[in-house]
Amino acid sequence: MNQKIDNLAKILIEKNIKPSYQRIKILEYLLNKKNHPTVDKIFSDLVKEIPTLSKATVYNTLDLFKEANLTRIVTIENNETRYDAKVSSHGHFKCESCGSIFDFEINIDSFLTDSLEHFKINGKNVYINGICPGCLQKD
Amino acid sequence: MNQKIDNLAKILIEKNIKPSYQRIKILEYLLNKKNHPTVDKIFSDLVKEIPTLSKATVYNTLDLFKEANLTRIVTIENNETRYDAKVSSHGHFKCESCGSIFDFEINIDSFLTDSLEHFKINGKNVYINGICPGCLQKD
DNA sequence: TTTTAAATTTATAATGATTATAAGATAGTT
DNA sequence: AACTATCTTATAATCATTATAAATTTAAAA
Ligand SMILES: [Mn+2]
Ligand SMILES: [Mn+2]
Ligand SMILES: [Zn+2]
Ligand SMILES: [Zn+2]
Repeated sequence: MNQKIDNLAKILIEKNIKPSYQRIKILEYLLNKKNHPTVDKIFSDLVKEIPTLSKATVYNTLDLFKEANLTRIVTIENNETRYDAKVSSHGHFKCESCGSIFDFEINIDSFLTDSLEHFKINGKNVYINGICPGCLQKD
Repeated sequence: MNQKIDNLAKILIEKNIKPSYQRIKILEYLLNKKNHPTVDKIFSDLVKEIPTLSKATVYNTLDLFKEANLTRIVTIENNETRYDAKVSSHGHFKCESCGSIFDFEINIDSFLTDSLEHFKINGKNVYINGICPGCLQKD
């Protein structure tokens, strides 16, 4: 398990981020739970383990991770910023009933039309809302 | 031009929304300017014409329009909520340099994979960021 | 090991967008 | 005109995020 922490530390060091205890814990959290947590969720979960944790540290750390491309922001609803340690290209589905967010694979280049041929594309976001299979059955 | 106002009023009446002066002006604004304005932009532009206008009215009206499917929210960055009177399915491109938002057409079903076959889909959002042709030339 | 400096974390205050609430204005009805 | 419901406005409350400065930790220097 120290091995695990060493691996997380390595990931940070490779990105020129000093592997502090808080940063390692936040990265571990994002990589383990693959929910797409808000800052509040991360904080309230981790503060149980790290009683001195400050919400500012969570904000600072996530910002650092974002700059290093270790995490990306999932733009779903424009009031709750969510974070995702899976930075490879994929889409998100949010269930309107239970609030869960699902990843789904997508050939993200296939839908690009000619209309964008003169644009330089840096990032792509696909977000779909609806009802998930579990909630559909409950009706 | 009273004809124009009558047309806007009709649109609202069809959706069971009473066509008040403020509502007509906000709808007119959204339909004419096809920018994807924030509440603040709508308010600061319209208050020149309607000095008594309140920002709360803009919020209330946009909420009403959204429920009636007259407008939709464009989720681009999760700090600025933008509104769009074009409710048909299309994607958005935001230029990181000049901030402009471009519409682009997209066959939004073409990229849906099997992984979502058991999900009920209610809405789709595609958002791309990068540099627009105009800003590319300035380099 | 002590001293020093830099980096990180924390607590707290400030900001800004959105929502909530209640009072005032408007339009339609008896 | 008086009444009623609806809409608009002004204002306060809330909540996420950002900013600031003090406290703590870490690493390097002496
Ligand atoms: Mn994801
Ligand atoms: Mn649009
Ligand atoms: Zn669900
Ligand atoms: Zn541009």
